[in-house]
Amino acid sequence: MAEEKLPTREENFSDWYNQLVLKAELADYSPVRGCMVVRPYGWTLWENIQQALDKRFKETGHVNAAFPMLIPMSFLEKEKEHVEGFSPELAVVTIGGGEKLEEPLVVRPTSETIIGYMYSKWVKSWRDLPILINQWGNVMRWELRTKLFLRTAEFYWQEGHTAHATEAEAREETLRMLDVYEDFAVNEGAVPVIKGIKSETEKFAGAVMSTTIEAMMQDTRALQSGTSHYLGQNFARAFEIQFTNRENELEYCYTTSWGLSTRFIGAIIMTHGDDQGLILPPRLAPVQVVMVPIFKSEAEKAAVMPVADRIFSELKAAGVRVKMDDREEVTPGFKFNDWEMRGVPLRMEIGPKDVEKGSVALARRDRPGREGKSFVSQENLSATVQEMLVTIQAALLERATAMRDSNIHNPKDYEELKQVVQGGWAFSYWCESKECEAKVKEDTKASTRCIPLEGQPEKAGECIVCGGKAERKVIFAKAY
RNA sequence: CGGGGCGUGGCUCAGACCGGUAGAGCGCACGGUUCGGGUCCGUGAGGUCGUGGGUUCAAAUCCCGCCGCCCCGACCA
Repeated sequence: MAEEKLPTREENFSDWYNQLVLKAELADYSPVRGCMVVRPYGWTLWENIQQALDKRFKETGHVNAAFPMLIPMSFLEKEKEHVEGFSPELAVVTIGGGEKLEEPLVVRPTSETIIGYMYSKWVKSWRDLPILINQWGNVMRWELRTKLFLRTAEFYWQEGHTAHATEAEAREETLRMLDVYEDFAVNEGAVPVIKGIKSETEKFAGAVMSTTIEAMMQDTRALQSGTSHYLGQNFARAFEIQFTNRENELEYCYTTSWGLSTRFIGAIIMTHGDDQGLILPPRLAPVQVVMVPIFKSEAEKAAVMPVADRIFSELKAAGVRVKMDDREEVTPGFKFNDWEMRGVPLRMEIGPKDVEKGSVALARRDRPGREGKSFVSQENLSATVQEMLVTIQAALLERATAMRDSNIHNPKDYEELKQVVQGGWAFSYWCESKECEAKVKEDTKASTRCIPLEGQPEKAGECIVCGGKAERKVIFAKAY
């Protein structure tokens, strides 16, 4: 049960986040350092995320499968950049059944290698392509500094892995899935994102090109919320994924991979939450409407409950995820705070006065206090509620978008950039050299987040760091 | 792995400097009261004081070792 207040976001954003996750009962710390226990409320949220994404994956022609969690160490070593990128954070199994293993097995940090190995067995002809497989699962990366949902040693995600006959098709797939992520983030999570390309230093280990959706949290730090990689022939060569083309020539495939993890829950929390607690977008919320019946006496209870039960059934039949909080050992006021902590988008109060007047009280979570409270008729209540959920969803997106847009700046020189990234994002010309990128990082702790795919100016400019020629603009920001 | 801090009922902490055998608030259980914004009262359960050693008649308290956790710096969805 939620008790006591959170620190405000202003006071300590990080502490606000940590306590919110615990008090909203999304997750808890596990006995193993860096791992987390996802509690039922958090997992239901994840299930809703899964459904929304999975539907989109199926619509774009993908199918699900499951690959093993243990991968021979030698597989990781087949792709040079891949192993260099991941070796510091691998968990390795060296004993099985009490015997030392001949070859150590790594707990998958991601599955390009094992899937690449399997694809090499399955692909023979151009007729076998493309392969469009997704996997829902967990992976492990031995993180040094962890934070619930944002960075944990074990996390849950989906990873899509596709193989194609041509570079063009694989590149198209990479961007198609990035679009899917954007659509999901914006329309389901009400999380506005910027699609873009990662710099060489920020890209996935083993990729030719990494793309990302970047979201701005309320403290203005950036959160990489989903990634889609074009892997070229790197993994195809490492695992000999070859096919015979129409001209009877042997060719390597072009592969992609793309993933979105439980980190997205962190994005939702830090995009929408307020000082009262979590605010969930209606489309993903485990509970969309919580009903709080109000009565003093047995007589009032007898008058209120049948009406409340009837409304509950109506909403449920209409497909609304509704919860009746009929606990009698806590006061309504306590319940209000409790469900606000958990982020339920809409609260319905129903008491003796409402029964008398044929009304109910609705309180919007996104507008605290009197401002968000309204009294509506019990007539057509399902429709009223559904409309309000749509309104709340839209309002959350609008508010988050406005917040983000007002914190993206176009600094005129390097001095201003240094200022700007302390509390916002800088959208600036960059020559794409590692040196300039590193200088910004050293001076400000801000990194390049992505080169946006949209909103680029038509003509080239001068790098904000060195003044050299810059074809495109990049976002510099502090990141999670 | 470097710098700092902390380990005492489920949680937050007091007790330690000055050794004498453990307390508060919250939570939990039970009873009553209250209920349209975190009701109030009563009763009760619950602790090898992180761990191992040392000093002492006596250690939560003093000394030494170890373990664990948190925060700040180098890597990351």
